[in-house]
Amino acid sequence: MLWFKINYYSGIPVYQQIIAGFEEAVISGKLKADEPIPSIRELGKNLKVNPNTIARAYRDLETSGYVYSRPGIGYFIAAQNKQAIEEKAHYIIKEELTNTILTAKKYNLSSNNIKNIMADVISKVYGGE
Amino acid sequence: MLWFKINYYSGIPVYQQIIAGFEEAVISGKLKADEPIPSIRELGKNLKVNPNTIARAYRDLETSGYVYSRPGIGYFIAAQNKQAIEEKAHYIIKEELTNTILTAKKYNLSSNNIKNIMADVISKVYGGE
Amino acid sequence: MLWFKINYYSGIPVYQQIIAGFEEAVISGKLKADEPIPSIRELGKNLKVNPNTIARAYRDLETSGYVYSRPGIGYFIAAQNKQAIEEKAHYIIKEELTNTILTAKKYNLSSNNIKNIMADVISKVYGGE
Amino acid sequence: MLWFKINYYSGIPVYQQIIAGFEEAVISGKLKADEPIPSIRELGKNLKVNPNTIARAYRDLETSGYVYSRPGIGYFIAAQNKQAIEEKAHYIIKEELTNTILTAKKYNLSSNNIKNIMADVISKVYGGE
DNA sequence: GTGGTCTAGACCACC
DNA sequence: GTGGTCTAGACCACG
Repeated sequence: MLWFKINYYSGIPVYQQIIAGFEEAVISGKLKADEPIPSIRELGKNLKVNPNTIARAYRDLETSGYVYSRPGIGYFIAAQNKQAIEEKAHYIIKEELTNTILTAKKYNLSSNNIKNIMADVISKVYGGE
Repeated sequence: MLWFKINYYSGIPVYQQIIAGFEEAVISGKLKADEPIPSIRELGKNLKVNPNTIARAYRDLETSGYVYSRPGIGYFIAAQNKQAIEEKAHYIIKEELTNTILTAKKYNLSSNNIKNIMADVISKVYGGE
Repeated sequence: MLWFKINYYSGIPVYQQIIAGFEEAVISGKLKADEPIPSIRELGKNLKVNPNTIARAYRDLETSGYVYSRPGIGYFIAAQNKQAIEEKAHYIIKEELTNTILTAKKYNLSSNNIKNIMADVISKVYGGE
Repeated sequence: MLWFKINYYSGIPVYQQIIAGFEEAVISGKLKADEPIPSIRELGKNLKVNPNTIARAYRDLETSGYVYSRPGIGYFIAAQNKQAIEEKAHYIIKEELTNTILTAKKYNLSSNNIKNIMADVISKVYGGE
């Protein structure tokens, strides 16, 4: 079934959450090139989301090169340049980290304090690997 | 004068930028307890923003406990519980970091890779301090 | 239809009356979790009140956790923690009663006198239940 | 010194708090007929309140018959009808109690529940008398 | 002067 | 259609 969920309370627009779900699946390799993705109506029913919203997400995913459409058939995962993907992942994470560190600084946390939290988090997430 | 500016093109609502400006000033200690802040009309004129917008920002700051109002007199900085702020900050940062690291893992980034990005970001944000 | 009315001459701000109306409905269980409430424009038309005023009431209800919004869809009743509400109610009432009894004592009312007033009031408010 | 304090955070207008302070003192008998009360300027300095605010409070107290003024000399406590005072105290307490019980009912507290809280509060306030 | 409420009407993003 | 932001301008109570 689906590997992502919609959080209706987060304030993040639904179509963006859908986009993020597919981007992540493509970047992580969970979805491979030319693999079909759910039809607009099917996904809409599944996520309890208006089909218009799914359509918009798919359109955006198409223009950013993550999927392609075969009219009358459906949407499929587009082939990805491996290096480009890695760079993209690197970029996204760096952006998110920068934002977090900026908030931390705003809250007067010392860099050492942050490093400690970071080590803690990494060991939990990557623990025993 | 004012220590923050409004970016009218960032897409971030003006009232939120004002809130962020005061939050930071209170947390970092730039503004001290019981210190008066600019009147609604004055700040509105200063930032070229409608007084209603300033009023909303001040109201929100009041409900989150950063300022208090004395009708007919003005708004003032509320006393802060230092320890509570620190704990809250620690918690928020840990939450955000956890989310980022989880996405990083989904993107197949190694923990060493993340650590390098992190060191890079911290040195940029806290550089030369 | 609506279970509360606005008194435009009471001196109590309209948005607070709206808030009180929904708070009561949520706490008493008249409105259940995830149930939609009237749209801002609709309620505004219904109560002959400016949509901005309704919006403010809904926003306040959101920050205090009684409702949540799904932009583009509408506002919905938020799930409530029953026990937390009960404890909060107990605490609030006890506070208010303590204040009143303290003033009564200042006014040299005897405890028996207060008990009589109390019995009178309760029978009026809870009369026949 | 003064038997009441101004709470600047309560949202209750300062002049009303001053009025309440004097009303209470008169009703409880703390201040006797023809006793002088502080001058406007003196009380203003003492409470760190604008003299205009004190003046307004005194004016209101005068029209409601709690004090009288001797121009050029000052304000004095007016003689009170004992029975009228008792009735007034009774009335005020009944009003406050009614409000509290109404809130309690709004919060779905049973009348027995309220009675228990009440007994608790009374025993604490009037305990051992 | 100050804050607080309310109206009227505009524009935008989202569904 | 929905909510969300913002402006302009009015009126009131408080100090």
